[in-house]
Amino acid sequence: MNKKAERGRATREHLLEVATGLFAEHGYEDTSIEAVLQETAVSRGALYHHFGGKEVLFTAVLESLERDVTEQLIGVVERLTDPVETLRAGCLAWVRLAADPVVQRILLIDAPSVIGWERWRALEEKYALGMTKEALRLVADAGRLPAEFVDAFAHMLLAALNEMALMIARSEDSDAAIREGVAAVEELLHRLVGPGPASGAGGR
Amino acid sequence: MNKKAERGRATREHLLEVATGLFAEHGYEDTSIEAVLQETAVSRGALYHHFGGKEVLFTAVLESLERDVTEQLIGVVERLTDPVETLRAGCLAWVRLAADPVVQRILLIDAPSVIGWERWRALEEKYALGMTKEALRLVADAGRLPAEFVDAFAHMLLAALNEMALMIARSEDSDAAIREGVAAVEELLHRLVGPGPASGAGGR
DNA sequence: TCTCCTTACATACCGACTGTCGGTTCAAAA
DNA sequence: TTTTGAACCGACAGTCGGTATGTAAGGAGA
Repeated sequence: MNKKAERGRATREHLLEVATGLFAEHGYEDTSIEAVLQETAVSRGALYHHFGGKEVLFTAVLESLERDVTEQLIGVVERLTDPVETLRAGCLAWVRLAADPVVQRILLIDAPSVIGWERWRALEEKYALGMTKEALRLVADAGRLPAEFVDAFAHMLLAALNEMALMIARSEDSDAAIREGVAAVEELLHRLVGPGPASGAGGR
Repeated sequence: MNKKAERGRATREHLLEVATGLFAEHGYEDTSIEAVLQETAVSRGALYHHFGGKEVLFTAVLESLERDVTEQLIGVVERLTDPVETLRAGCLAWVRLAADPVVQRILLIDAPSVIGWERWRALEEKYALGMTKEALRLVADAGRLPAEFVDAFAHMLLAALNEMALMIARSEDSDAAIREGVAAVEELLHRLVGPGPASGAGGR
């Protein structure tokens, strides 16, 4: 079982890749399985062999995206030690990653309505939301936030960041938008959890 | 032109009512025009006479919902004078209104993916987002927030409130969830724009 | 009152799409 | 060599959104 298994894996990944592109470009509703079949030159039977249906295919695309993004975020954050600085860096990195139209359309716009808000939330818990909670927990341990607010603040903060990413991506002058967006996020964080590392006045 | 016009208006409103219920219960995708026709006992031709198609019907439902909600919000806020207090009251009222599953599914979850984020944003600008901006503008005039952050903060704040509403509605113990949610929103506002009316220490 | 136009509604039908099902192929295990 | 089962194939059924064409009836003008 190697040649066949390998072939199967390749088909599966090819489907995922193409589907990601189509879902990102046209949205879930306006992307037909037919189009995926045509662009991949894979047969109907093959697709339904690997993925139980359109929604399952979308979910697979979604999870693969989440994994990619999380990997990159970990790379940004892993060497930082100060909780507030970690939070700041993570938030800014996330806003930049979420500016990608693929991430936006699939992960932020379509996902909640396609797989349902609850399942989307459960997925996010494993990725971006989970990281935000961890970061805020450390900030709370540092005395910057009462522990009972960690959960709710993580949700609200992440929602705010997602919204900023959508705003930035939609603006016409993207350079200015990024500058203003980053400034707004930094101001928000400053007001939420105070200035950066205890030492520097740094912040804004 | 009275009997006919009245009959048409009635058909239209009946369609809107039933469609609102079905969209809220099953979501846009899993609500078929067929089902709307069956439940209203209206003919295909009649529906397509009043609404250009499924998406147009959804948009009409959406706009009617937005108007309802905005009307209620105005009622809460109109007699208040202090900017921070107005913001606080408006935010809390919105969170409570947005706890309605109909509002959630149609307005918060499905709308962006069905009519597109841009158009959804433009609609919100006329309603909730517009009100938030106005409130924050006044807060800025009172010296609690630099004017350049009004726009971005309005977006982020509204997104955070929406998320809280979704969280609250999904929790099992809704009494506790509302208490915790409201507390979190109040803490958030306190950190964003400071304590309430200059006079009282009031706040939290 | 008769005619004509417009609005509201009715129905048959089309094309597109999703998902199913009975097959076939072929690498690898037995 | 035989058997097995994963990977794949493609015809088909059923549903759905949307259209085309037709009809009934209220109201305006002669």
